[in-house]
Amino acid sequence: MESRIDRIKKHLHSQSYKLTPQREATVRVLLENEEDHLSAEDVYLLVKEKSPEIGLATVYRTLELLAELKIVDKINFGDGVSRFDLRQEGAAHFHHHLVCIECGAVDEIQEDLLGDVEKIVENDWNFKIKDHRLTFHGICYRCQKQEDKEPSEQAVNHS
Amino acid sequence: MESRIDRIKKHLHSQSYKLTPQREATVRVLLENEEDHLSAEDVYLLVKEKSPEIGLATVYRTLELLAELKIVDKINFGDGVSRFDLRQEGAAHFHHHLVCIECGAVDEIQEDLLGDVEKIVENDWNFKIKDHRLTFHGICYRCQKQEDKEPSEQAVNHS
DNA sequence: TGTCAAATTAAAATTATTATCAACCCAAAA
DNA sequence: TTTTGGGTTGATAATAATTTTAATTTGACA
Repeated sequence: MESRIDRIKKHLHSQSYKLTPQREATVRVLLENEEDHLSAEDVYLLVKEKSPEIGLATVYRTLELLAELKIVDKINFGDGVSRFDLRQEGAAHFHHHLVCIECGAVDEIQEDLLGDVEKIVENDWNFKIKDHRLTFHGICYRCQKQEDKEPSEQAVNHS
Repeated sequence: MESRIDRIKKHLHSQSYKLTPQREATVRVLLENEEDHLSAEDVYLLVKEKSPEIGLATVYRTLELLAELKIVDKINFGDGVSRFDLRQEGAAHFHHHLVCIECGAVDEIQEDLLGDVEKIVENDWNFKIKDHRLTFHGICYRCQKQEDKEPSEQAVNHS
């Protein structure tokens, strides 16, 4: 954990940015919530618990900076807010997402499923791929389980 | 062309919505610009040319309605505006996009490249896929051609 | 023709994000 | 030590996209 902070610190220094207390607090929140896909607002509220004097603008600036340095990924699921993910260290590729249209949960897929697809695109469309975003919208395993229990609202009402 | 409008009209009626003149004008703009990925603002300006009395809010509402009925797709490339695409009729799946990071152009891929990937996701993650979004970010063939011409800013200066 | 729900408009409100700017911190120079 | 200057910060204003509101209009049908 500390070592990751250290590496991020070096990464910042290499571009002559500093790891200020505010930036460190922000990074720590991201580290502690690596599973989630936090919005800027979410991050702000969590940082505020530890460092109540921090400003919203600073969180936005920090997230923007971290995204520029490729320390975090800025993602958009079309729900009106940008979300931020710590990059897996050494991950060459963006991970994929499963967005549940029932409950809104967002799960991640780390595997790179697009190797073959990318080859096709680069060859057939003559497009030099730098990054990709793949998101599936559907029903997650949790909601599917629930649907088994209560097959439909109408059927519940049996005496 | 007219037949597509007719089918959309029926589609609306089937959900007891009407194809009002404003809605029709909006759909026509989308039909006439099927290649592009227009933002709500773009659509508004184009509709206004033909029907100057239309309101921006109406265009938003119409696009929202069309998206709900799956007549158009609402996409977000992370540039701060939602974009709207007529659905290819009968297309089971959302098409894919190539976003050029040099010039910003957005090209489409109609082929469904994800058949195999979807099978893997449905089986391994137990996720019932309803839709998907796949976007590649990279350099389009046009910008690659240009890079050949001027290989780099430094190398130009040979005497 | 009169009625009533649906649809429309302009304006106001909301939401997420960015810009502005004075104050601050800290290290290097004088 | 004092000064200087660049980067950073926090409060707040500004902006941009979108949504909601409230009043008005439209149009299908009794």
